[in-house]
Amino acid sequence: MNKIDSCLQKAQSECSRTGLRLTDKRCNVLKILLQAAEPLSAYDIADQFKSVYAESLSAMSAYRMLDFLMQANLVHKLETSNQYLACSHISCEHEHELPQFLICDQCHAVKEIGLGKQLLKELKVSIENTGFVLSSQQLELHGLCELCQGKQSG
Amino acid sequence: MNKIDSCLQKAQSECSRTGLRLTDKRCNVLKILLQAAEPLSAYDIADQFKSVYAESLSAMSAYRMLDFLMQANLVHKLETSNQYLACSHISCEHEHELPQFLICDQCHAVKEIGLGKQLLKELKVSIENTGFVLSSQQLELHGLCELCQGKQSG
DNA sequence: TGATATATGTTATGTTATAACATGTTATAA
DNA sequence: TTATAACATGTTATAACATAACATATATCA
Repeated sequence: MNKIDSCLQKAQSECSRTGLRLTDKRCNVLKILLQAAEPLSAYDIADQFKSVYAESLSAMSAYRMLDFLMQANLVHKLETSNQYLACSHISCEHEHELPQFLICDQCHAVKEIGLGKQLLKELKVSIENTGFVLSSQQLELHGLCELCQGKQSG
Repeated sequence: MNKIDSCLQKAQSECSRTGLRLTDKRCNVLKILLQAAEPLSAYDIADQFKSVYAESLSAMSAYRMLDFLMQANLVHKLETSNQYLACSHISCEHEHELPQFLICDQCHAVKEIGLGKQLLKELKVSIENTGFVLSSQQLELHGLCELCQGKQSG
């Protein structure tokens, strides 16, 4: 089974387990994100949905489906670019940690990474020393990916 | 001299030194941000400008002035909330480092902090090990400030 | 089956941001 | 001094992102 199908299957079983309804439309939205090379906006998703499935989907509905998929931890939103992408750890067995993203400002590729636990812990401690309590430590870091660095210097 | 005036003076002198034109309108936009308790959207700024200075300012102009102020390192944009705030280190003498923000999701207060150099260095190294080069490490971290934690538990 | 909850459709509108072109202002140098 | 170039601001339109409110359809379960 390919990667996308195994993600969809895992998503389906996780949703069943937790009592969430991964309907056909929601599943197709997830599929679009799994197949996408780049993060997509809600309007992009609605457009792709229409062309791929020959079925209408309003942007309003796309937002609702994205909300659902985010609640189910299947999709993340990039707050710095107002775009959405499938979690890259859907088919992993391990517990999901808080996500960190490296976003290439040239080719718009996004890499979901896992910083070391030690580093995240230090970060958290350092912040909590100021009296602040983090609700999320999703980090979005912008720069250039390896490929685009090569292109620039070339 | 109060804090705001000293910031404005410093801003003016820095701009002169670097050949940037801090016009009256730009300066008044900065003043609005310095006086604001919270970060403001571009449209908020245009509205406040009109009511405070009894002079029109279109949102378009507000965006342009914000762009200028950001280039001059006087203002930061919070990408996670599409809002703008004055740099809290305008009147400092030391070199400005890349900013990190703690954003309270309840009262919307924002604290511009400086994480330890060591920690930032580790973060940078950790990221560069993946082949990625950071263009900015402005961090925006959401959670609850000390005050709002108290309110919630109370 | 009927009641309820959930999901989706639909329309309208609010919010954030940029494009394109006109006009005003400042700096420079012929 | 005035032509001109560069920069700043005004103005209108429109694009892009997001939510409100209410209607209809579908699923779940007593």
